Amino acid sequence: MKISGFLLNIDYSSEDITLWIKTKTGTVRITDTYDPYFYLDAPQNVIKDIELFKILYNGEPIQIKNYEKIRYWVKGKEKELFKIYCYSPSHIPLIKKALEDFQCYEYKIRFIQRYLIDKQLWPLKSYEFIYSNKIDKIVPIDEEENFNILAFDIETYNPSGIPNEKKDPIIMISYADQKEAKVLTFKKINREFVITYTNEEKMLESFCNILEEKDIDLILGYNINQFDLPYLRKRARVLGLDLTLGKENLEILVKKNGSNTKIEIPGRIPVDLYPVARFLSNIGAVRITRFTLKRVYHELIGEKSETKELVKKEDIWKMWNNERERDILADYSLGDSKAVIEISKHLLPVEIELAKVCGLTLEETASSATGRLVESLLMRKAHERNEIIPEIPRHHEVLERQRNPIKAAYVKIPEPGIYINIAVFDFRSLYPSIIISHNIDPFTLNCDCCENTHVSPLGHKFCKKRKGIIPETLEELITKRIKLKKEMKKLTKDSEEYNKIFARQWALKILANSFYGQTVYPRARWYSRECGSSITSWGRHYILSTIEKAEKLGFDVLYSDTDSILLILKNKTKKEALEFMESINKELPGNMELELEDFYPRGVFVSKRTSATGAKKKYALIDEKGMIKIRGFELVRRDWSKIAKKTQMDILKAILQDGDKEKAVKIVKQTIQELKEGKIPLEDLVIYTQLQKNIHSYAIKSPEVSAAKKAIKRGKKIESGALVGYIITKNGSSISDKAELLEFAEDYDPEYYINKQIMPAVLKILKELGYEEDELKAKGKQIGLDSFF
DNA sequence: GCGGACTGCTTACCT
DNA sequence: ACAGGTAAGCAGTCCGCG
Repeated sequence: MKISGFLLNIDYSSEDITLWIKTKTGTVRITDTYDPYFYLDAPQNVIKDIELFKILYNGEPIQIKNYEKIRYWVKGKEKELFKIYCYSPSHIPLIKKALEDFQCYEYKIRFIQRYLIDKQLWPLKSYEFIYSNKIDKIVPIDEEENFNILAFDIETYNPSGIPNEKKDPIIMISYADQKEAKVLTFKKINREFVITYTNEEKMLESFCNILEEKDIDLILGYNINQFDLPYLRKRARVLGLDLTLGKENLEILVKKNGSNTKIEIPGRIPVDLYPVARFLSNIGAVRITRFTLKRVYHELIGEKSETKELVKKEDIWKMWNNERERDILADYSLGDSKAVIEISKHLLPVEIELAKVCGLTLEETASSATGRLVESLLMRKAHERNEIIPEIPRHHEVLERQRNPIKAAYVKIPEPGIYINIAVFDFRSLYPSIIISHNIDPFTLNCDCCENTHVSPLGHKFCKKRKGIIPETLEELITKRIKLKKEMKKLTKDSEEYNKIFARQWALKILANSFYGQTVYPRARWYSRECGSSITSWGRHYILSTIEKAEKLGFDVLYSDTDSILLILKNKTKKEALEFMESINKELPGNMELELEDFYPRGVFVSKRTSATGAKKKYALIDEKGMIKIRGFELVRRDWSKIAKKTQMDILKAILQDGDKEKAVKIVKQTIQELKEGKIPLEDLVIYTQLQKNIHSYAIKSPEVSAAKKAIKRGKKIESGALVGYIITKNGSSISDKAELLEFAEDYDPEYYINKQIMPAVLKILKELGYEEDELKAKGKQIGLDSFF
């Protein structure tokens, strides 16, 4: 038989591999079998014994199925190895253990990944599959993937705060796709988009049927891996229902491993946009500061979502019991599903392209960090190059690596002050270009084939003859990206084709920037202290020699961080600055390049609070179009109150845009006055801090921990990872004593907000304008610095 | 007994 | 569960001061 389509998802049970292939006419399931194997480095004469040996496991004899001799690359050297085939993946660790006198390789690779790598089968890419009772042939074809997507959201009855599946029903399920949006429920609701069923069971069954009728491929939601899907599963079990969210009436599987939940929906892919938003924000693909669905929607789409602030989570159960409010609850639920569809338009394309470049399924990609993505790509590449895939380090090895961190980038201390005429240059993709230019790879290190090698500033030597897997793969990604960027220029902005290619080049960029991480991440297969430290040492070398040359030419180098250099032009022209850049580029090796980032007419660098030196990683620049670029200041941090951040922003604008320091002082005076008069709403005074640990494992007392503990006593549930928003109230002695969550705060302490929020945020900038702290104090009484204003 | 200096714990930012 | 460099807040402790 023959079908063409793309691999949507793959799962494996006992011995069979199940492939879900999406074709033009629907999703088809094909099963395949496959012999697992590993590599053995052993002398010729042992193999006869191994061929015959049997080990007993639970009384069952286990033996190898077959073997062959192959030539393979092991740590940069070509060797003869045995490829040992087994009957079942579960036999591999047993046989490996019996062979512990010899070196084995690739014995701990997940079966599905092994299968996909060996078949050179890439999820989301199209193939023609020729198959009978197993797959006989896979031929790549040129077709684009496409998905039927649906977003959903559930509401639960919650009279005791957190819903409990044993007694609290799911009261609504909303969904939205490209065509329609509906709410399923089982009480009367006066909205045209609502479908009312006789009971909860019927509602759940109907939801499963809707997925099947619409032939959904991607099930989208927000925090569905942690809440909606597990709750649906648990609730169905309580009701004695099969929750057939999968294709062919197959049930959803919820697996707990450790603190993480793994969800499988046969034939479909659940995509939780919450971890996706966090991931893409972390690596700078989008900028999001807080991760509630509402905030993400607002920050990505730029307008308020349709969901109004009409529903408080803890009131959902009351609204369900009130006929008029139930209508509003339905609006709210529908709004959430629609919002998920909208944010998916921003987040999903990059994830899809990432999956296609790194060779993982979309499901895995959407729940993986960059480490896994690069690892997957390198594993595929290693197989293509007949090169051994390094092992995952064991626990003690990870600890050993962690104990011994690698020296990283250089940061120059800036002289605090307000500057004019600034030029900023940076090295384009510094670490990737160093890796490629110097062929840095664990297995090109200390080769025995070259005399003339790349020698790092630390003295490590890298081969000049055989290209390493890391530089080779990286170079391919970068070449592809350059090609795409050229194509992009020919297309009209925001056209469908343009957006697709834009997402593709972003995916390539994300991946390219993660290769350095693979050499220094203690859990990485391709970890190498020598490589990682060589990359950073070359980085320091290039930036420091650039600084030196700039100074020799008479530029003032104000600041530098890792790959950037900031010059004060003084009496020099822009042209001279560009000539300096050219002269640097002439001497750089390989594909390394220093680029102009921009010219800035004005900028502020501040001093550290604890010393007179300049603060690194904190500055503000204004470009020629009047756009302000801010790094590190309180106003970009979420753990400062809105009032402090807004005041800091306003005075920066007054100084950088208007050049008016009187105005800046006026703004501060005004804000302090309003704080004193109690005019500032509590919402503007909230300080958000994430609790990275469980509340009981803190060694210290701090405002966020103390506020959270008090809230827990009042019955609130706060888990590890929660973002708590607190207010410093008038009630208590220490700051921690005064801290209360926003919902429990009744007043605020103006002294705190003036002296500990506004003053530190603005003073460090105003100091650069001549407003000295000592000078302020000399003015007199010990009322605090605010008395000056 | 009080305030400044300093340390340890912790979070969030920059590249 | 990406690394390392960095700033900075709060709580607690040490130290000097008469």
